[in-house]
Amino acid sequence: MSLPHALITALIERPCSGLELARRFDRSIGYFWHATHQQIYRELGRLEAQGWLESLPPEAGRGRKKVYQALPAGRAELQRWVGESRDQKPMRDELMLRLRAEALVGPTAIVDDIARRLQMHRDTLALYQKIELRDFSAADASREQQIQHLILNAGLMLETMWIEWSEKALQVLAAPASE
Amino acid sequence: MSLPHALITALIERPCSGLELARRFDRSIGYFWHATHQQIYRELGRLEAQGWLESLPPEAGRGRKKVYQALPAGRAELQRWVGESRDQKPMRDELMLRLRAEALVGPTAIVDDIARRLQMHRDTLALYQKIELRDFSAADASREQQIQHLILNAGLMLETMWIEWSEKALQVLAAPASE
DNA sequence: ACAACCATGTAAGTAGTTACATGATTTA
DNA sequence: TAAATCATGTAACTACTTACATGGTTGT
Repeated sequence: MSLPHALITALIERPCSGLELARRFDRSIGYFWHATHQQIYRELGRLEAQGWLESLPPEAGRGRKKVYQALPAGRAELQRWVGESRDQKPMRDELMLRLRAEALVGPTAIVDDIARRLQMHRDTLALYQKIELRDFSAADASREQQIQHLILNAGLMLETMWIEWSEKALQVLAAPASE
Repeated sequence: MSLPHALITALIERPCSGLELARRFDRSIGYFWHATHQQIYRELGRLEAQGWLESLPPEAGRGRKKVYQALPAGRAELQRWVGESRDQKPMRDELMLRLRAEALVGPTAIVDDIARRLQMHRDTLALYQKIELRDFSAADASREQQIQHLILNAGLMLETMWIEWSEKALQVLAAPASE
């Protein structure tokens, strides 16, 4: 149950509407927890019903912008949740599955996918580096900033790792089979 | 829809029963695609109904071991699936969410979780290194082996990266706040 | 008044999780 | 013969995805 808490976090950082949240999830928060607008709207409804959020304005139906903000109860719940320790969910990477299958029934055009993925990782890395330069150049950072920098660093390191791996993979798959 | 294809792959590599599959998913394949025995049994039923697998033996009910093997149709479907290119699913990492929340409502005992996670990554890395030494020492590897080595390498690099990150995170979180 | 876009939602389906039930085989 | 373990499954639930529907606002 991470999405509700991701939403409360986002709304404490800055109150906004569902669609704006969806957009913010395509950036910062979404780099580590993706969500679609359908999920977000549904969850916002639940969270409001539970008394963890409130929607400020015009009380109207469809098509009317509703800005949400976190309530003290939501903040308390977030605090409880952060303190709780949980095992990490096992990762799932479809490309690795496909590679393993390719080893059996290949060769196929999977190199193209890896090349495409390499390009995506390069783009993402460039984006993260831009963000780092923009937001985390100051030497005297607050605890909050240091933690956010840490999160960005995980992203930087992950992308770098995948770039390195993809380049290696392309080498191996391009080489003539020695068998 | 990755689980069915992960199962077909595993059964081409070596026919076996549902429970054995569940155990194999705690090792090799499971490192990149986790599945519980409930999921596996359900999926095996579907795949058999579809004509992609067959169960060999004793036609009996509950409690009787059923060994599955892939049929040509299953192999063909796997080939089709491997050739299909798909975007990768966005990643989800709860710890990063919790960190971001911690920056707002903390400090909490999240360092303990990171320390625990660091230990797990170290253990996993050690395991992967053992596997590499055992299975991939030979210089003259077949294409299949090279690809499997590539997959293991992703695991090795990933664990190394997370160890490095966790160590850095512990430093940052242990340091006195400068704000 | 109509197109484009902003914004909120519904519905149906798939995948994954958690808890429990039941039969068969081994072994103390 | 009772306990432990191997093995297959059911049921209920939660989370996520995909496709579509509807209302509101702004610009031409």
